Amino acid sequence: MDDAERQGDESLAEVFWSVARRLRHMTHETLQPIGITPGQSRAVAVLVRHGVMRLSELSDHLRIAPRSTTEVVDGLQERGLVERRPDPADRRATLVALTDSGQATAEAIRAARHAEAERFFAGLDAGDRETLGRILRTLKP
Amino acid sequence: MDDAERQGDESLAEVFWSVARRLRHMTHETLQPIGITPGQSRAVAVLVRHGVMRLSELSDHLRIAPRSTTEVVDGLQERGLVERRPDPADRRATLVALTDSGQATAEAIRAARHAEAERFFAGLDAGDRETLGRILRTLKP
DNA sequence: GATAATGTTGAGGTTACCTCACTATGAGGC
DNA sequence: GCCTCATAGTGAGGTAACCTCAACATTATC
Repeated sequence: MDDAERQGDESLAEVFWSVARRLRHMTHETLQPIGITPGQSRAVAVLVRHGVMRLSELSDHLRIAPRSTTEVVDGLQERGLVERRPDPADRRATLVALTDSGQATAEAIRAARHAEAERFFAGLDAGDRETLGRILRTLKP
Repeated sequence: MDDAERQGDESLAEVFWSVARRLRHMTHETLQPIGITPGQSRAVAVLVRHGVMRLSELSDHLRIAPRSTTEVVDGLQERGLVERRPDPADRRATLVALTDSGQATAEAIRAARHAEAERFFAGLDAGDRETLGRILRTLKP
């Protein structure tokens, strides 16, 4: 590989991080008015998609330590968006479930994120979005 | 926009974050043996590219608050990679310059990151890399 | 029934940022 | 020349989102 290509690789990672930074800021601002953090939002998304589950299961989906999931769930519970229930099948475990308010908030998040994605990817035509998706999926483990 | 496209947009952001996560972990591991954090590495890269500069200028390049830059520079200085000098033109200002050891470390970082990028983007052919770069640059502010 | 594994959480730590207030210095108006 | 205002860096202190490690209750295994 020559210098130009090497430079290319490095700036590929660099430009990736620029985009990530912009997307992160945008997401933060999108979620601010809803009163939820990005981490909490991710948890809500998992619960919407997969329904009631154990806290540890939620950890796996979020790919964070169980202890950290406890904190995320604490935050959501304080806001009344989820409730903890004992797991009837295993008294060590705690089930996490969206409340009605949580379901409503999930819908609000979905709409806000949709609008956000629309704004964020506005510069890309359908073909580019498709291509970006394909390439990123290749890079995903 | 219909449901399928909406889904597409959301998972575009999602898959983006999956890739970001993987790249972040990889970068962390790459820099670990060199004994430098990703933030410090970014600062070194800026100094290599643009040479001696004021701390506040470095802030601008890194897009973090001046106070945070102080911390990054502190870390680099502790490791002997940069030195602070008074700015002869303005006694309020501090210039940040790479030391010889800093230059050497910069080269080590460059090589390590190059190898990392090579591994990370290994699944992409030249055309895809090119395309990814173009699309990401479109999404960059 | 003893021992090991699992699910959750308290305690406390880390990282990478932030804001605010302070000091020293510089720059412009009078 | 002085006075006011702006700017450069940093100390103090804070936050968000993670982490590990140990404790506890409970379940599984032998």
